[in-house]
Amino acid sequence: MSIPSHKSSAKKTRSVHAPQRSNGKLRVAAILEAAAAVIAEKGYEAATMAEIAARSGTQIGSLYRFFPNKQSLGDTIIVSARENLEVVFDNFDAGVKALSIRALADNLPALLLEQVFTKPALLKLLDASEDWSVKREEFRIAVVRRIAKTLTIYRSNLPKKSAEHIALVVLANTKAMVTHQKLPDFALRTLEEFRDMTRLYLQSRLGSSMSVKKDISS
Amino acid sequence: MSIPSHKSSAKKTRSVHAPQRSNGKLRVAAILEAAAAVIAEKGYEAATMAEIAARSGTQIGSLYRFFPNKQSLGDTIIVSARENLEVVFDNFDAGVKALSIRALADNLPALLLEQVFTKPALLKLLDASEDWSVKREEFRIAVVRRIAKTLTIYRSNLPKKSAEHIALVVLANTKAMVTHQKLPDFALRTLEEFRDMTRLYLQSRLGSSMSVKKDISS
Amino acid sequence: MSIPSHKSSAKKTRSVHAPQRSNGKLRVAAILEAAAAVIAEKGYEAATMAEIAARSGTQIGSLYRFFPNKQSLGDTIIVSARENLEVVFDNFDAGVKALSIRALADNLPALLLEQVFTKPALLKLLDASEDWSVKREEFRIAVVRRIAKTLTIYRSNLPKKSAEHIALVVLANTKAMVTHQKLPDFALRTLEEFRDMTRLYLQSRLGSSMSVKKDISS
Amino acid sequence: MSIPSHKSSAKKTRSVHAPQRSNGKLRVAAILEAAAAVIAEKGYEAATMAEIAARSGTQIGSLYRFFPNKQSLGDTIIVSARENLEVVFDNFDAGVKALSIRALADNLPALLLEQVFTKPALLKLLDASEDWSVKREEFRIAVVRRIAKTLTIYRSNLPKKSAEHIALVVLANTKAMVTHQKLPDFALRTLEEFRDMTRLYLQSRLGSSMSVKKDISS
DNA sequence: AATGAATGAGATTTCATTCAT
DNA sequence: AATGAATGAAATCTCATTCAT
Repeated sequence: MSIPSHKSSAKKTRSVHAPQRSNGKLRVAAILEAAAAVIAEKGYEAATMAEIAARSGTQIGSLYRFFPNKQSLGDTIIVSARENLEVVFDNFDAGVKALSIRALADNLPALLLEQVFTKPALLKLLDASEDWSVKREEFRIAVVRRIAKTLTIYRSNLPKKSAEHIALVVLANTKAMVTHQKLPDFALRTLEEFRDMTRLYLQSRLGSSMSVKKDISS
Repeated sequence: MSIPSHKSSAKKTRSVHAPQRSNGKLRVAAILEAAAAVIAEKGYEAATMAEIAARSGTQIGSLYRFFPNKQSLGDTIIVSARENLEVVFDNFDAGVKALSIRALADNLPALLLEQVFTKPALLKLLDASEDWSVKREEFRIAVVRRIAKTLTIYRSNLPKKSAEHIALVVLANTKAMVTHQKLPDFALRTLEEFRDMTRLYLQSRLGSSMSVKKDISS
Repeated sequence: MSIPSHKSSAKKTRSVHAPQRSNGKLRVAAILEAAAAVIAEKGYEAATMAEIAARSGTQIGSLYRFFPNKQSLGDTIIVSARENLEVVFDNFDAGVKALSIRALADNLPALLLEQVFTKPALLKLLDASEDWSVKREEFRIAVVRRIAKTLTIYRSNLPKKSAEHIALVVLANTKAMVTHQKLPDFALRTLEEFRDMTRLYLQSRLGSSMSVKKDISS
Repeated sequence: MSIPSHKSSAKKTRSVHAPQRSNGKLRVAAILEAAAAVIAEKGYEAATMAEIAARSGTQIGSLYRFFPNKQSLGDTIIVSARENLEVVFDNFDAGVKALSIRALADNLPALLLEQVFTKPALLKLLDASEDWSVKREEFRIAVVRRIAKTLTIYRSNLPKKSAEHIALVVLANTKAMVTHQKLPDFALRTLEEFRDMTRLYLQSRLGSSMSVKKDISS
């Protein structure tokens, strides 16, 4: 019959479930993971709080204790990606000076691809509706600034504005890679094209005329 | 009960509206314009049929006469962009052989930017969730193929696969330009960076070693 | 595309259509036929005025000239069935006295089946929602009275009340036949069962004990 | 826009309602009762979810918690009638062999009338349009089979096909009784007529020539 | 008189959020 | 604190009916 029978005997069956950890950290993590999964699948608007609660094994009421509304879930996903960004780049900066331009061109997108844009939900969120423009912008600016900072470490004489423009382009190329990676007819060569283009671009922007030639011919 | 009694207030509210455009074409155009605007602002999911109707000065019932459901609005925007694509490119192809690589690199994105990705709604739609994957993919493939065709006209010995990969990259660069053009802190130099990168890329892909040097130094 | 193109050039294309007979009789007949068809298919509530108009080759505006609202269509179908009823039974009455009870039991339902409950729409209407109770009742009473009248002609000493009760039963049996005739697993034997039952019943109600035996043993 | 602001008036309206029946069973029962009432009054199509909700003292959202769509309400009414059918007939079968044909003819319709076709809504549903044909057919077949089973218990040598045909007729007679019971000018004699007809019919189908005579003359 | 585009009330259904228990 | 049933605003879509042309 179409009447779910999970109502009358709710209290009895509750104890069957996994004991609810009241450990906030774990619970929040589980919720965020579920939210990311659902948003990745259906997009932010179509993701429902009920499904996120269910997938994370949380009751809807508890979900709202940790996240006062739907928007805050999205916010948190974006913010935590931003925090992660700092850690990841700080680490990368340590060895960046030793890299050839070519290696930089290869490793910078790889870093973003593998350590920052891990969750497809992040991209969905960043392309979501207008209400998000603020958070989205903040995130975009943060990423651009952080890439720019790394570039300035790499070339200490690089003007700040230039660094940011270059960073913007690197970010765009990385996003293109992420997007195409998920497409049905995705071919490895697609990634290579973007990688090569990034090499060419960074060599023209960061290289002396000599180093450019060397790098290309190698 | 089956005979609605909404006659009494009909006369009053009717006359409030602007004089009816009896021409269906105009009406459809107004609706599409409003739809594009609302979708651009809020995204496809958050755009409501009621608001689209209101903004186009159309009653909700009339809106549904022209577009039987919400999807059909999005479809029409995408399809008409695709139809436009063919016209615009056929025109472009006529003079393409005479262009330098550099000019090609400049004009191809400019063409897409100014004649195909006119409506921001189009981008929103192409990034929309789930159910749109089919229409979105169709459109993406159509654009890639069309660019590839032009590239093949430009370089008749270019392998089909290569043409498509290059087209993909050109499309990605153009999208990046479109996106950044709408950002609040947009600077012209952003466009220039992408344009330059596209030049470098196309020269490396389409140019002989000699022509590359000439083009760059010019 | 999803935009019907029958708007701008409406006037030109109009003349292509069959010349609109302004002959009221024919037009009304066409409308009623279409209405009966649509109602039979989808039921009264689900039948739309637009479809009835389309199927009868009438414009919706003209439809409303002849029938001021949806209900009036249903009314007319019922009323015309009632008018037809009189004609058909007057005819039948002429020869009814000559019939054996058995023949009467066979012919009375047959008459209703073949000449009155011709249109499935009539049954749909008679079972439709509460608002119809008045018209439905009127029709039911009219049929019962008319059958009763015939029975009184057949047996002039039959009390009026008895005649009506018998008529009611005959009508019910006929309805059962009509209903089962349309069922997917319909078998001829189903009709025979109801026919036999009607014979038994009428013999018990109209026959002397002698005639009953004769009829049964024959 | 995605955060509805319907909080302000919530408190006021909530307290108007009767104390919440926390027991789901009661709530579902109330809904089904209201649904049956509304459907009985207006028919399935014309019954609105809003009215069913209002009459059962349920909010529209809660109604949809229990019944995910309108059809499921109708389904449940039909299915529960079918479940009830089995119980009622199993009980009846226990003593059926001891009955005279006459008693069987009286008790079988009475059983259906009093224990199965309790809700007028059931009949409305069974006469509803189109999409219901499946559920309706399932129910009709279930009832016919169940009556046939009882008849086979009563007369073990009765061929299966015959049992089903007889069952069909008994069902039709019962339906006629149910229908007429609700009519404004209903008279007890109407029921008697159908009961007598059913007696005659069953005697002719189940009785040996001897037993028939005995039963009739008694 | 005829046309058919326009109207808009109202139906079904969803889901973020609240709050009694 | 935790639970999850309850809430009701709001979205999509339909269709009987009207009325300008």
